[in-house]
Amino acid sequence: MRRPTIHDIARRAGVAKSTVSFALNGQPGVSESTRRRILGVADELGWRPSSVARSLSSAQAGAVGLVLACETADPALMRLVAGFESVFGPREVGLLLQFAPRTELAVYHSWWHQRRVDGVLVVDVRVSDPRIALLGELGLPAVTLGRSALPSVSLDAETAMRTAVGHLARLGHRRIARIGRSPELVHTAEHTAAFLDAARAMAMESAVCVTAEPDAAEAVRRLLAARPRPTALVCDTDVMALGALGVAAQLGIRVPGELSVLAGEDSPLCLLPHPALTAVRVDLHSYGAAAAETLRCLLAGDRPPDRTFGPPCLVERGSTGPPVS
Amino acid sequence: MRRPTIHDIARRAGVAKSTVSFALNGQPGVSESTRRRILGVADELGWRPSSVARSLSSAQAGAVGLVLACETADPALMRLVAGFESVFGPREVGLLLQFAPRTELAVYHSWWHQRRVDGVLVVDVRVSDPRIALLGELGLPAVTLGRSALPSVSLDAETAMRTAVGHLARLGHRRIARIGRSPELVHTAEHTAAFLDAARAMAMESAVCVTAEPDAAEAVRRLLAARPRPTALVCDTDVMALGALGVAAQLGIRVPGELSVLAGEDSPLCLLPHPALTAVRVDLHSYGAAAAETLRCLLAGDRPPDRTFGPPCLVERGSTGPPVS
DNA sequence: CTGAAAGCGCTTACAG
DNA sequence: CTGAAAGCGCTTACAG
Repeated sequence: MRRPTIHDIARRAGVAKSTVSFALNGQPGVSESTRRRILGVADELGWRPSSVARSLSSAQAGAVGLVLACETADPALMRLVAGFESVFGPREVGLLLQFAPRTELAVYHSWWHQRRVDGVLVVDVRVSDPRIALLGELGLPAVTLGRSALPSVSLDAETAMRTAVGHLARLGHRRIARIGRSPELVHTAEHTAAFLDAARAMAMESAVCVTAEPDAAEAVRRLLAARPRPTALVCDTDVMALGALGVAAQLGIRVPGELSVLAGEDSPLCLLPHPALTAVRVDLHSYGAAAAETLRCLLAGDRPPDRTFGPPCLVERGSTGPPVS
Repeated sequence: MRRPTIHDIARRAGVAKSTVSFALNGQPGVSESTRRRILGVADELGWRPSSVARSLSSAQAGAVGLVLACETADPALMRLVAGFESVFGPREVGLLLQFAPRTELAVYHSWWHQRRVDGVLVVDVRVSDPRIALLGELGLPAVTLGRSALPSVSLDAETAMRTAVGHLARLGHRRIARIGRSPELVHTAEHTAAFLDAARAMAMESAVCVTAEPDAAEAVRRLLAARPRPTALVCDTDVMALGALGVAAQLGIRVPGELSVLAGEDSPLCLLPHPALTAVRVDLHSYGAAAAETLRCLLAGDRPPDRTFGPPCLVERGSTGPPVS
């Protein structure tokens, strides 16, 4: 099959290539009748623009990129990516994915030089993140998921943690803990602060935060070895919550009687265990879509305002309940 | 920052653009000394080829594509994708991802017309799969994960099921069951047949197969309501195994005493529950890499032989044990 | 071994 | 409203 070009259309319609281009792109300066004729021929020939030719002359890649740290086996990412795609896919903007072994900066450089993407989405923003500065220098449009110096969309940590801690307080918990991802992440920093604030506001007796890295199960085990031990555990991700359930089972600690467990995303994983996981729901698909939408604005030339996505809401299931003593 | 082009290099090195192009691409017909001089200038200027310009003249997109069904929230996919990327990323071949709402065919058409990708990887091959025929017609190079009329890399269902059933037989199980994905998938069909073969070979008293769709938990519940009920359950995916554990807990069925559960991929999820999941390990990252490698051959002009990936191996943990009666 | 030229399929000023 | 022409940054025959 040979792919038709605007040259074929022009010849067939008896006009110049430029006229075809104008007509196809909805530019003014073509009479309604010729436009219609051209569109008809294009349709008849099954013409579709060559993305590379268009990119070369318009200096637009027609694609956006996402660089992932190699280790990221996080199932949550898939839903985020699906969210990005729900915005760009229908617009025929390609989504380029690259896993980078501690060389994310090199990928951005490479993409910029190769003119591969028009912009990028940045996940897992760190408190001190060299990617932010580089993207600024390169002038590569970017939107970060999590607050940064670049345009961003972030989660409402305050509401999320107030919701979680409030739920536990109402159930009667007084000693609570939270397990989060790396403390270097902006996400973790914000949620930890919000968790401690909420715990203070609700006069918790104790509220401690630990990191799940490098070993979440070990962290939970340490947490549950404390005396008196916390009666509730707020988990950053659903996978961590699943792991906490496993550790509790291993130690013979009953959920929710002796330990309440709260999950952090509410993916389908929450429904798998028994008891099913209560979660503070963050719709990662929509969150991804919101970020993609922001990048789209940026690429269109607007300076989009920083947005807060949310608010999260509580989905009550079996893994939380009043503490029994 | 302005990006340097071969024109800049040519001027600076005092040669023609074509000479620069030849030198940069390692083509013969350039003296060693000029080549070195040109490479030096290119380096000095920080030149990188424009992927779109190169694509336009070479008629190569420099990218491969993957279309995913919209519903695919399967965490396993992320590792497969990482495997693809481990082959293409280092070669600066982009990986284009698109989620399609029951219109995967349209995406292939669109990509072909737009010359967006040089080839595609196809996952979740169905027994009767219209994508295979379309890709053939378009002449879009493709490799399928799972046997098809196109070049493919597939899993060793026989060994996997012999390993799983053999393990259970050795433990003393006589009534076993298997839960798999949609029966329309080649993967499911092959594994179901292999499971039944292995069960016959090991003289199992009963061996039944059910589908996890649309509701895996419900399917497991039905399976466990049978009298006499199976004493072991072989699960296609880790998520299903996690779900099976949850259902068992809900019904008060002890694992592994009253029910052994085998997982199907051995992702990190297997380590979360207690007891941890015994699994027939399939390294999805390597599987993805093998498929990507095959596509690379295909794009290089070879006709790669169909490959079987594997063999899978057993990773024994706590979720399987002798049946107690 | 090297250079001038055409071409990939579009877009976009610039003249008519 | 329409057309002829240059240009995007490369590759690749084709002459010297």
